[in-house]
Amino acid sequence: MHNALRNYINKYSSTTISDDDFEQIKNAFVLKRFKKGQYLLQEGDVCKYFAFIVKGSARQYSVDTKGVEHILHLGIENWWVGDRESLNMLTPSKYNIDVLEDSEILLITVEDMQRLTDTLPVIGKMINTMNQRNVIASQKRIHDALSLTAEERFIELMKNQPDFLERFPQIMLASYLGITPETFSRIRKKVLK
Amino acid sequence: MHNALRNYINKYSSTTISDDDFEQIKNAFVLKRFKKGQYLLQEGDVCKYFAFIVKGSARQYSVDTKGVEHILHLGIENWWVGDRESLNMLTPSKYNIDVLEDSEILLITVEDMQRLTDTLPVIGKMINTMNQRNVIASQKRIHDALSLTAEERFIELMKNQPDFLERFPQIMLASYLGITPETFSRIRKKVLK
DNA sequence: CGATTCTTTGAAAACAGTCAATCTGTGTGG
DNA sequence: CCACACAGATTGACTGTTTTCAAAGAATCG
Repeated sequence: MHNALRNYINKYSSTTISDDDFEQIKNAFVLKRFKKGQYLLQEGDVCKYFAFIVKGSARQYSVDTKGVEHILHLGIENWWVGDRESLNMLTPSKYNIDVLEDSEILLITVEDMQRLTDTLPVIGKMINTMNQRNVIASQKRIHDALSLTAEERFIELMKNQPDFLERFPQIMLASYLGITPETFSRIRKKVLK
Repeated sequence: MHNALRNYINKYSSTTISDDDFEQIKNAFVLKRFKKGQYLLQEGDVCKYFAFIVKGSARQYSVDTKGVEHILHLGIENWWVGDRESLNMLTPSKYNIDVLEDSEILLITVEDMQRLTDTLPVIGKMINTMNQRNVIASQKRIHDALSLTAEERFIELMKNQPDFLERFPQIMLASYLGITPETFSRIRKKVLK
């Protein structure tokens, strides 16, 4: 059950962790089961945990003054969730994180994560790789959000995350693309001829 | 002249570099003067240098199929520029980088940067801090691009980068916000009452 | 089932883009 | 030093895209 995490660390640190090291890592995490709709983080709270999704999915979103939700991030198996700003700055979060399906999630506190990073080079390496990839992915997401039309963004989503289209309701995908569910429905109809 | 870089490293690594270490760092960089409009990177090329702006400013932008430019990134003194995707993956870049004013820029190759990162812990620390901050800033930029109207994005720009408004032509700022120069002009007029 | 959430569709309105014309300031070459 | 070219800014009229509001149908879940 912690195996997914072990594989992830090996992959992103380009190393093979020893059993001893992994034992240490494993002990820093707590597995928690979440029911669909349950919150990992609520707006105004400081994000306490960095979370690794073993099974299920989650979203990070804000709610604007009109009550409309804006999804910043959709995460599935082997993805991390957590408000990076709140985690690092220890400031109250502007976001909510909740679970879209019944999920199994490994939680680690910021302090334990820091401790692991300081004692185990593999963890530092993993974090750096993750950040690197995150920077690159963000660059593309910013570019697409600012330069592409709603239809073009939908097509990019089909190309880059076809799994999302089957897994998440359109209302979530629309929010993730920054459009309304109605526009999403119309564009979908048009693009699928 | 390399002083800005030294201060930057001290700040972002939360350390004070020794003269010896800095000598090593300094030697890895080359100072180059760029005339307004000169390119650091052209679409299709692999980005060879990570660049620290000592004086002046630069933009990273793509050109779409209709020939319209989309500015992803505006950099001024004490900012780094370079296509992170191309730099790390060694793939041809989808972006151009050019200089908006006569500029003085310190260039370092990816290989030299890697070498410094491996030999000097301060550089590793600096890179990690930069990536961390980049991830947080990107999170906000993505959120704003997807959730805010053109007018709201303009107001955010006024709040967060008032210096940009004085320094860059509106045509650049419009592109940076993902709107046309005409819309920028109208919004500006409206917001400034 | 019955209730809720999600999806689709239509019509009108708001928003931003396009095209075109004019105006401004800047800088360069003659 | 002037004249002209050029890049940028503004404005108007129009077009097109996306949102909003409303209603109804489909799917899902307890």
